[in-house]
Amino acid sequence: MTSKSFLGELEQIALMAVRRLGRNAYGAAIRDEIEGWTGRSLSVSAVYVTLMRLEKKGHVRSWLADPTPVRGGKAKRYFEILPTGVEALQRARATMDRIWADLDTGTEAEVQ
Amino acid sequence: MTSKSFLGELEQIALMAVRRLGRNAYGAAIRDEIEGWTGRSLSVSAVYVTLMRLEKKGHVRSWLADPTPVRGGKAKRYFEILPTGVEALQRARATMDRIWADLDTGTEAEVQ
DNA sequence: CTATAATATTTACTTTGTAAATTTAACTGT
DNA sequence: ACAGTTAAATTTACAAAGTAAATATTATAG
Repeated sequence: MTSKSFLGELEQIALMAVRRLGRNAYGAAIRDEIEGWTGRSLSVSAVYVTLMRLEKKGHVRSWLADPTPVRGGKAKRYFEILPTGVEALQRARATMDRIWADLDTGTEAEVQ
Repeated sequence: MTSKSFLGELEQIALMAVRRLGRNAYGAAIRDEIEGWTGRSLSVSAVYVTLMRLEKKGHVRSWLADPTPVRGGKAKRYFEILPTGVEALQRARATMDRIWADLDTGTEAEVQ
């Protein structure tokens, strides 16, 4: 599609994790959140690439914080979901809800 | 991936359409169902490729019916969702429901 | 029998998902 | 002080999923 407004699966879940984590949304935390939610194991880089792509599309923004004085205290990159991202998420949810509602009424074969 | 049990987005929706359409699930009908549900326009071939891949994974089966005596009455290929497909669908739904429920309780920032 | 319709199928390409390898910046222990 | 260890980001390369265009097949309609 020339201009797609739908989210991929990981895109959607990553967006949800960023939203859920609020001011604590950085790579490893996001990864852990997703693993906890879905049971699927995931590398941090997968999260990164996904989020960077989402940033290009305007669904999130990110910034580099200062290095922290703890072991391995490299600067963390934090992510924040933007209004467009929230909307995309809500659209996806609404669509799925509608479909499931439709499905719950039974198959067409049963209906006719 | 070595062994993925998650469904892509279109895979999921196509599976739902097959289920919804019951004994009437063939290419064009599935495409129309998806377009109606999501508002996204889609070529039939996209549906096909997706469903064929799903068939390889054991989520659906398909068969070619007899040609019908109507204009353009080429043999239709019908699809049917298999138990594995139903399960995958239910897993996907359950996961999303859990995540949404979690999100609805507020962000971590708000919580703490 | 040529045009038109409805469908399936193949092919090729784009976007999304994913891990492995690499780099950076701090602490810890000696 | 400096070698090792830890936590993180970033790059790179490739696999899987999404998608349309082109092609083929089978039938009716003029």
